[in-house]
Amino acid sequence: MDGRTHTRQRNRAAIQEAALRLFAEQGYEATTVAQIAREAGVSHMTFFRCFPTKEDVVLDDDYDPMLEELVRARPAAEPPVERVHRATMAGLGQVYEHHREALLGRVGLLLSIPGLRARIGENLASARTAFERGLTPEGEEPGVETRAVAAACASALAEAVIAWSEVHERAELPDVIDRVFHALRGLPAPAQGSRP
Amino acid sequence: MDGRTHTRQRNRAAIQEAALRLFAEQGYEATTVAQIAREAGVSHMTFFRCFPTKEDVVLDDDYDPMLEELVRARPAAEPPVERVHRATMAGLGQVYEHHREALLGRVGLLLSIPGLRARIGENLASARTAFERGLTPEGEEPGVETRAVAAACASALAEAVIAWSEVHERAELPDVIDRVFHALRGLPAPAQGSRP
DNA sequence: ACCGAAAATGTTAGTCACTAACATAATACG
DNA sequence: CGTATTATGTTAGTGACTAACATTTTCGGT
Repeated sequence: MDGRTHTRQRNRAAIQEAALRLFAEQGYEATTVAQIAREAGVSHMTFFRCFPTKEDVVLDDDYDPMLEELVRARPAAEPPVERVHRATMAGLGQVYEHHREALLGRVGLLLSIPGLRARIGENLASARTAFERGLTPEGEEPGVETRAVAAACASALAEAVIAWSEVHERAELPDVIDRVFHALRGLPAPAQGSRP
Repeated sequence: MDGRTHTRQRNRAAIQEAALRLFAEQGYEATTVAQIAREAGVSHMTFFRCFPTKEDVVLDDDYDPMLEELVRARPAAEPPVERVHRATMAGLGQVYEHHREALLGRVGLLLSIPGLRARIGENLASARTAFERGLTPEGEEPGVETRAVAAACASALAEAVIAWSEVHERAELPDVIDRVFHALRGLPAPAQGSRP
């Protein structure tokens, strides 16, 4: 293991931990980068070397690499939105049970900060890219249609997550996502809780 | 006519004109808000009272109010994506001939500025809202499905506009939009130049 | 046409995210 | 163990954006 990148990872983690704690304690706007850096025991320059902007401390996840493969695994004969729909449902089952609370917390923080709320779509740019690559045969460039479908599905997914976070006591995320994709595809809504 | 709001409109226009000219001359980052305000003959405070952020000088259009009505005019029995698709095609025909060059210039500026490129989706938040309202029966609140479809269509539309701006010598925007929406709906691609 | 009220604009001074330049400390590698 | 490399700190700056208050402009009523 490289000692340099190791220390860098430690700094990253320390900064993110301090930042999220301070955001929770006193709010996002009221927390300055300098304060985060001080709490994390680094200078504010190190902060910016780890996170290009203050917002990026929150916008940071990556379940995404998996999505690309799941989309690609669907038969190419399916309509693209259906491929993304089924791939998303499949991938979600694998992580939802274990990460439900963490996901809820992160989304809640995002929604509570106007400046970040606007960037949720951008956050899903990674999902967008995953969909795009999964829909594109290997070795080819994605066409306009593929890019548009990927972007549209990522937006729809983001909307589903937002909606779920607002009603997470009455609905489960997989159900919401299922309903959203059904609507996108012009299909009737599925029965509630009809998933296995 | 109210003289106060009238002057305000004049300021807005003067600021936007000066800003776009300076951006074209010396680039976006190299142009300061103070400079724009000076050129427009106002103080920088007036700038911020007209445009909440520097980016909003560029992110500002408003063909959008029309879209809502066009969507609402489509029969509610149609699948929502189709309603948005046909409404967009109808609305575009009304303005594309006259505003083609202006649109191209604006989009080109957006794409040339990384900070703005990330906010294109957000710019289409206005289109999103228009779609959402048009899809929602009057007096009701939009459901998750409606919000997601509206967001997805706005993203797809943005992607179409971006793609068109990159190949505007070989393709017309209405054709690109048509292809994108066909792909979203899982339909085969329409014939090129098949519109009237 | 004039006057007080209300709203828009200007002035000033400040905060804070973010960057560039250079100094210094930590680490790898011969 | 010494030297090149890389991470980190320090300092000083820019520029977007805001708050508080002074000033001018515009409006409705007389």
